[in-house]
Amino acid sequence: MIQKPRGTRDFLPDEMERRRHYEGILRHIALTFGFREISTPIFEETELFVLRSGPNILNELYAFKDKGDRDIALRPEMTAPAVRMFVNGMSNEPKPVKIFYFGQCFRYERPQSGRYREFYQFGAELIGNKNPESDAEMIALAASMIEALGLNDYRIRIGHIGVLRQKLADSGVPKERTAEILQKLDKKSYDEAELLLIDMGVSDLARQEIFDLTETVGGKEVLSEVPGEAGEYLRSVVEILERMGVRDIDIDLGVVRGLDYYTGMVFEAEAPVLGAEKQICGGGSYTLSELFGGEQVFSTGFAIGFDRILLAMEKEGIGYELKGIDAYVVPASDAVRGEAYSVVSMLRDAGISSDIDLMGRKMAKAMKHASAVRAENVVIVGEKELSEDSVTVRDMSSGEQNLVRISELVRFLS
RNA sequence: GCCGGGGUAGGGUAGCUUGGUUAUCCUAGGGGACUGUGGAUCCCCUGACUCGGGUUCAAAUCUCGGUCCCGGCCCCA
Repeated sequence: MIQKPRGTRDFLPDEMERRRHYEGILRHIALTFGFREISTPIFEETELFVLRSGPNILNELYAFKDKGDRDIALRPEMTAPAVRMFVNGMSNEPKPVKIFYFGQCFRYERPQSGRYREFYQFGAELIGNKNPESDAEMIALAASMIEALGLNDYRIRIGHIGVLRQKLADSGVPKERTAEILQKLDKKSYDEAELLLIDMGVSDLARQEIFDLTETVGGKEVLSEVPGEAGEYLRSVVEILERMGVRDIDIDLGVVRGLDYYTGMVFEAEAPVLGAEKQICGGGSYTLSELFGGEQVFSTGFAIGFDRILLAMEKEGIGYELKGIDAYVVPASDAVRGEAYSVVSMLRDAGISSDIDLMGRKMAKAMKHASAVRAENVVIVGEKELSEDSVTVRDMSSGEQNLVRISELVRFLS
């Protein structure tokens, strides 16, 4: 027996139906925000991802040489492909460019709860603008999506990477070593960060101020403690969000994204029910296009971990009711099978999802099967009814039956 | 990559400690009881010991290794 590769999943019809349903909700919300869907290749030149995330990600990429000796990698995320696409073919579109995507990504990691080697991301990018308005728009989109899915317990935290970067620079941390420090702070490894800072000759006072900054957490009121333009900026973001009806946003300057290209506001959402892998959304403002050969363009984007958010919903007990087909056509005897095929064909032509017994079952078994496939109605085609150009329609939830003229059947079932 | 727990029909399970006849039960699937009416009942059928090596007269059971799953660490763009 061949097994599926480690860290991958098959989605059986019931699960797939549920996933499509929620996918549809996310698409719908993005469209209502004026975003348009894109699709990019599942694989890209490996270089694209190395440029974005640094050489270390090679360890976690599905990367290989193709038959033309090209270095290729399965995409581990979709921001870089989206920005590449923007640089290649969308740079003259009206600004801001608002795009979203949904698709699978691949990372060679050890699978665990909420982490797979093939997983699905839903993301959006707003390209070509940098101000609180754009950042608020993206946070509002993310919040609306999570809300629309029905997840109850989640938190959105907003930070600002510029504050820390500025503070580190002012404290004498060399520019090329800020990433190193930020990574430690991101991981909350304060002891290690402290050692590094001491090593760089950062004073006791400055170190304390740095740690105080990362621990600036709370509501809008804590923004008064945030120095410089960043505090003002975040205040604007929060005020716009309030106008957009997005509340319950936490300020947390400890939200640090490890990568260099984030320039200002950063945000994350997490669902506590998930345990170790609880982050369901992450994003911020960035510039990437210049890395891919374009001009520098400011953008804000985020990605939602689709699998994780579905897992969180499941853990919250949010059920999804499976749909069935509209009608199941049952011939009452073999003599009228031909007429039954005509009836099912008529229903299908009219867009009514319908099925018919293909196994030569007797009526009772066919009824049972109709029930098993969650048919809403059974259309019984029998000699008695046909003599009146009619069929019997049985409502499977109520058991109620009606004699319906074949010419009226489509209307009756619509 | 590291630590720990697991793997018995499609799904859920009993058996494993203490090796021994035809591997238990529920459910699902197919057929029948039931010749024009589902979700009830009864009967029949299909279907499993994760893979490989070792110990043994004999392995689902003991043992070693692989593999996959689960929880956590590392990582997390």
